[in-house]
Amino acid sequence: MNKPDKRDDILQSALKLLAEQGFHGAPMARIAEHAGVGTGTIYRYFENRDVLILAVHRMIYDELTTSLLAHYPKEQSVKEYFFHIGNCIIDYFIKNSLKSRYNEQFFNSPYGNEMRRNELDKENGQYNLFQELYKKGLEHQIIKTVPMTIFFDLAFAPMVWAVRDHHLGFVALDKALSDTIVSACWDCIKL
Amino acid sequence: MNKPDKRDDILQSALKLLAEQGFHGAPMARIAEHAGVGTGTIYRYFENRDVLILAVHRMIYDELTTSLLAHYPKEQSVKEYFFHIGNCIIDYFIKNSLKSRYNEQFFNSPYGNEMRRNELDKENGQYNLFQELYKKGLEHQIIKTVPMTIFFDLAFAPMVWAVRDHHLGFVALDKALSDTIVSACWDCIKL
DNA sequence: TAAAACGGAATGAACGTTCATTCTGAGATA
DNA sequence: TATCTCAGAATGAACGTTCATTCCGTTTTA
Repeated sequence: MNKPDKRDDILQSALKLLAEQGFHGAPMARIAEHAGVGTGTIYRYFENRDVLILAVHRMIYDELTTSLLAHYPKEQSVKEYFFHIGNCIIDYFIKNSLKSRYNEQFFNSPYGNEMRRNELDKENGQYNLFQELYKKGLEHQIIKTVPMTIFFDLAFAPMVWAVRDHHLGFVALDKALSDTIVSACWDCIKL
Repeated sequence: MNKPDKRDDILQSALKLLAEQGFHGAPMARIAEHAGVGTGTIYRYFENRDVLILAVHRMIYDELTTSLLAHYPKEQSVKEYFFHIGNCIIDYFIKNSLKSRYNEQFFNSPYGNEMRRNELDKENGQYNLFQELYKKGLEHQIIKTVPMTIFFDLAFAPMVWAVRDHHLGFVALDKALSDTIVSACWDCIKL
């Protein structure tokens, strides 16, 4: 029995319960129980609740980034990049329902807002696929001239909402419909 | 001092505090204090917390509907209808920051999900501007053939996200940019 | 004056976090 | 090998706080 196992058990349980019950519906005690550890054990791996919540988000972010970079097209048009990213995101969140629900909650909470604010503030130099897409699109005069934030809203908001509707059972998002959505979003941002 | 006044004071205070502090950050006692009434008094007007939260949403919904119906264009093209609705929504939520924040929280909570589910279930016969837009668009073969839910996602998700970004200070949404967004959303849904 | 409205203290349930104690297994000892 | 030692991992009962709701004495209304 080594460290990483338990840490990961806790992370997975937190993901599941927080996604299903909401950030305010899953007490630490229940997360611990589901992970098969004592309540106090959580605090050996995560300083407090906030840190745990951020850690789950970090896990999802890293996984999605990995998924985006696998098969990332090289030396293609901006349009190709966008279609790759769009399809990848929809595919990933359709397949990972819990992570999708978790992300929604995260970005509609003070945690998510603070994170976005920090990212804007510190002009983070870290390589970012999304910012790259925006810059290239503007540079090549392929996309509409709007602030970066608005570009992301136009490009990705419908996808995120559609995935949510899929998981809530309001619509069945198959490959054909996904393609239609990504294509429609392209119509939205292209010049 | 008559009934309606106090009921409305409570409603306004709930709107403000719930929007600013989140659904889990504004205790009944604080709402009461802000409204200038005793804690117990809230329970004379609203059966419990859930009922209060739903009542605030209902107030916003009614107000927005009124705003949409004022100056509603008659006998115009689907495109005109869409631009009217889009501009109206952005305008309303830019001007009513608290109501905008409240609505986001509401629709990203079990309250909002349950409400949408109910609306779909009971095929509600009540006259609905949005459903009308969708039906007319399909009928006249002006918009893309997608399920109604997806239509709304494509048409309105970017607007809602953009307004949120405006209120979070990530972008300044002036008239010109609003027009650009509504126009881009039209590109997204039109055939 | 009887009834309704009101205020805010009281109640009890739920929660995040702590910490004194128990458990475990890898070395040390003989 | 059999036994002992002990660091630190794990535990969960207990604590202090917060909150929705209730209760009841007081004030207003008609």
